[in-house]
Amino acid sequence: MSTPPRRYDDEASLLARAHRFAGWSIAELAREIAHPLPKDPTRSKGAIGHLVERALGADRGSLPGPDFASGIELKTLPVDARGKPAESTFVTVLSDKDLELPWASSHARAKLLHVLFVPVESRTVRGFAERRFGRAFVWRPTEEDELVLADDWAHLTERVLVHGEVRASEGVALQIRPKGKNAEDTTRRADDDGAPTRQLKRAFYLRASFTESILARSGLAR
DNA sequence: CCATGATCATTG
DNA sequence: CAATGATCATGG
Repeated sequence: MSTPPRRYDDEASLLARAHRFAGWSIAELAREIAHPLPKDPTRSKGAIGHLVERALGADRGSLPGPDFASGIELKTLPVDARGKPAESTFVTVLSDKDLELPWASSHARAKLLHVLFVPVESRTVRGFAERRFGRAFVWRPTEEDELVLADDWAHLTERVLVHGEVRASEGVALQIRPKGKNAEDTTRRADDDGAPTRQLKRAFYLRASFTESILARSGLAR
């Protein structure tokens, strides 16, 4: 058995690689690395994420954990014509285990400690292949970010524990929304009386308003 | 089934 | 027109 090659991709190296294609279009980057683009982008929602993963050398596939051995998580960030995030950012699927852990030891926090954001024009700006990349930047949560996230985490997980349900409107930076193939994509769970039941698969997302503040700060920093 | 990558499309 | 709730694709 051979061990898959593991490069140690540090922050500076990843930033340099990502900055190379700032200003490029999806089609240009895809051609550069000979990466096929989907014929129907609407049915290939993760296509840009996969393209950037390959361009930066992420090779962990769909294994759990950060994209790079260095612990850095890669996220594309769709931005509208005004430069503001057009969508929320997926963090991690909600599991029963999450409900027993504080923010500090959560899987979500582990993924958000060191993030490389790669901005890309959203579909509201121009056609799929012509959408251009922005300048990548790194985010590490500040102490204040962590306070907000920890507070949301405590609130949201308690809502799920006590009520079983939680609205997407709850949470300042984090929110819980569906995440699955469709409405039939459920997960096993114990109800209030401890009886087994099924529950729509859900996940944590970062609100666009939160990534907007992150984006604004990164702009001021350079 | 688990996880990864997200955006779509309807609603308010 | 932003936000919520729903959905799509791929790999192990």
